[in-house]
Amino acid sequence: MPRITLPDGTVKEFASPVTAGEVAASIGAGLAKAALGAKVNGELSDLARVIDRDASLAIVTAKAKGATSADADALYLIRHSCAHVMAEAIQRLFPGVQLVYGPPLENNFYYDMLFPAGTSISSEDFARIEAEMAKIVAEDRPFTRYELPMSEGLAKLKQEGSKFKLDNAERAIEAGSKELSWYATGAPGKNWEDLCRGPHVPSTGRIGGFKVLSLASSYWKGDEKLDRLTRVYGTAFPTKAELDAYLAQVEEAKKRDHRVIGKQLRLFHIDEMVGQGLILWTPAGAIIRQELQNFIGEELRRQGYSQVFTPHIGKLELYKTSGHFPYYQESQYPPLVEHEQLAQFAKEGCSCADLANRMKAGEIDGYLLRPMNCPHHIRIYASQQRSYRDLPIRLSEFGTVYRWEQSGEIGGMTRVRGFTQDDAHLFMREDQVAQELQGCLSLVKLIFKTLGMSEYRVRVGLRDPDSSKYVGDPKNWDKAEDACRQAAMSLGVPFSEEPGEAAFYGPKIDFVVKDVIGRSWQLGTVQVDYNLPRRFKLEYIGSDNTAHVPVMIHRAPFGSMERFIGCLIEHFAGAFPTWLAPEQVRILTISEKSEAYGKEVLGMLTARNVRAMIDTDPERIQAKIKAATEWKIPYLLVVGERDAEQRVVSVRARGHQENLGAIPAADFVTAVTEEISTRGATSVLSRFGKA
RNA sequence: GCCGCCGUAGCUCAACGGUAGAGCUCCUGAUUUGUAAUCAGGGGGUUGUCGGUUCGAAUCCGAUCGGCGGCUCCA
Repeated sequence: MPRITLPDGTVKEFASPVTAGEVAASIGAGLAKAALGAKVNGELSDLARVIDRDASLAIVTAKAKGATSADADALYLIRHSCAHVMAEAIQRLFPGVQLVYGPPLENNFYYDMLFPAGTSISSEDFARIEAEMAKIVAEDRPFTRYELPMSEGLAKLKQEGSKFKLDNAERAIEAGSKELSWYATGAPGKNWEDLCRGPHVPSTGRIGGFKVLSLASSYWKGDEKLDRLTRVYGTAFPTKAELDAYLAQVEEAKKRDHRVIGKQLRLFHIDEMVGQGLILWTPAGAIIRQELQNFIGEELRRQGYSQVFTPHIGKLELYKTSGHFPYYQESQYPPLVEHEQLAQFAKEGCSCADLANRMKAGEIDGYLLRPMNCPHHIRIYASQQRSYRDLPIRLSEFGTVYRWEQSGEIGGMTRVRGFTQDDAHLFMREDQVAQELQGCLSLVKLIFKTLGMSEYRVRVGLRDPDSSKYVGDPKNWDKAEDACRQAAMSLGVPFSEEPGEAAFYGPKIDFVVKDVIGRSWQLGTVQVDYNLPRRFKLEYIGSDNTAHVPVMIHRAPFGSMERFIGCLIEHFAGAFPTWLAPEQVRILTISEKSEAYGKEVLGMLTARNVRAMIDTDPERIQAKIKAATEWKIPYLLVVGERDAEQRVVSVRARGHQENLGAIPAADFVTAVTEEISTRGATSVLSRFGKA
């Protein structure tokens, strides 16, 4: 006789097996009505699930008691169910469509399907699909689960002839299932049904708000040699109001997109004529980048780094030694072949195919656009004899690298073909690794803290033992991986270990943030490397007067300036803190009569290196404020005759509807200069009691 | 690289087989103004590019370049 333990600890005893729904009803009619599913012993399941032995049970409702946002389990059930409804609607409208796979995701769901040859779907069909879905929801048909033994189930699928569903079933068998389950939207045999593990909401009517969002393509099992599928995305919520709120939030997020803001604020430009994925830093964006570089540069000097400059290309031989050329050729621009050798090849009657093969095999004398900076820094290390007393040696450079990213992947500033890493390579004794790792992590933490970016996660990239794309001795890999694991743990932030995510020369600690449309981007990275020093035969003379191989750390706390600033634009929605803002202060004159005074104030600001401009257009002050607001300038100083007489400025701070009032011009200059030099630790606003 | 969608003035968009248009920006003039758009006038486009269909193409078709969303990839 099942004893059911509820989340609050109370225990209910039943005389015979009960469904989760019946338990809900025994607690209260309201709960039974609100119930969407259940968690039985922590496992999400249907309300109709029969519980025949002692279990813990939690009823899933749209919103947990006291919660402000929809319950994650409820959203899962609703979206999974809505995927079925959408699939049924599409199959009604497009006969012959085969279903493949339709899972719920964090914010939405999709269904992969195969459209019969000659038919296709476009976003213009969404309204029709939604109308059909609305009918199904209005019918409020129950989701009815039924199960078949394995052999019977497989026979049914074979007879129906869907190789995709058959494959899903076979994978379920591999995963240990003993039976196959279907969910009919209504009565089995009469209504639409789908092979599905479940669980689902009790009936279609429980899907409150839904929308078909977009189309994409995918491949079966992600393999482009297999069937090309159409992926239809949608989303669903317990209520229409929540759906609308979500859609509004998505619209808001789109306005923060760095590609949109980058254009509005003229932060960067990508030019067709220059090339895909090649960023042109326009003056405003260049200021932000330079300020960030200055910021990290100051910290590097404090931490004992030495700055170097190295060229963007190097001999092919260099990259053969490092392993970049053989291991990551696909991601590089092809080598630059020397003039004389090209002429010689031509003389020999070398065909284009021959040339391509020789380039691929590296049988040429030429140069490579560098995919990474480390080989250059390594050669600086190797340029003189090193003593254990010199170590660690920390060589830093804002080094620009070039990678042949696939054309379909390039976009905005976050995925580009040429980018500048805030790179450094640390050469050290093995006993110094842990401490140097800490130093690197503290840099990353400082950056995130200064910029107020708290939403990041840490990923420890380990090697995939089955892959051949790594260089070096497994023992060294073990040591390096352990050092990374220890360092990541000491951060006190949740982190994940991810096999197969290592660089080809060593494991790494990555810092990952999300962009406005929810995509994850790796920013800062710290990588331990026992391999490249061996490949380059690096050494230092130890206290025992014999040669030893140093250990290297590669690290780039921003990752790349391009990607970091792309994410930063979205983080601030273009409203940069004063120290980063391209234009920090704008002076707005009321009329020509206050122009001379305005220019005097401008002089005071520029004398202190504040990036200030003056707007002397013969416009109304309202118009000047409007214009300046659109540029997201931190401070606007309105100066009229009254201000000139009293030598004050009327301050308007970004984000404050009301003007803050007047303060002596000299005081403003002092306050803003301090705000800038402390990178926001102090603020002009405090002068007005607003901070 | 693959699939789908999309390229109209500097920007945001309209026109969807029949003379390319609006707002903002920009330029000129008037206005001298106190906290989110003063008024008037003007300039600006071989509709990404190349080819095709048509009496006629921004509009239909093909190719190409570029953008977007996915897939795959990501040292």
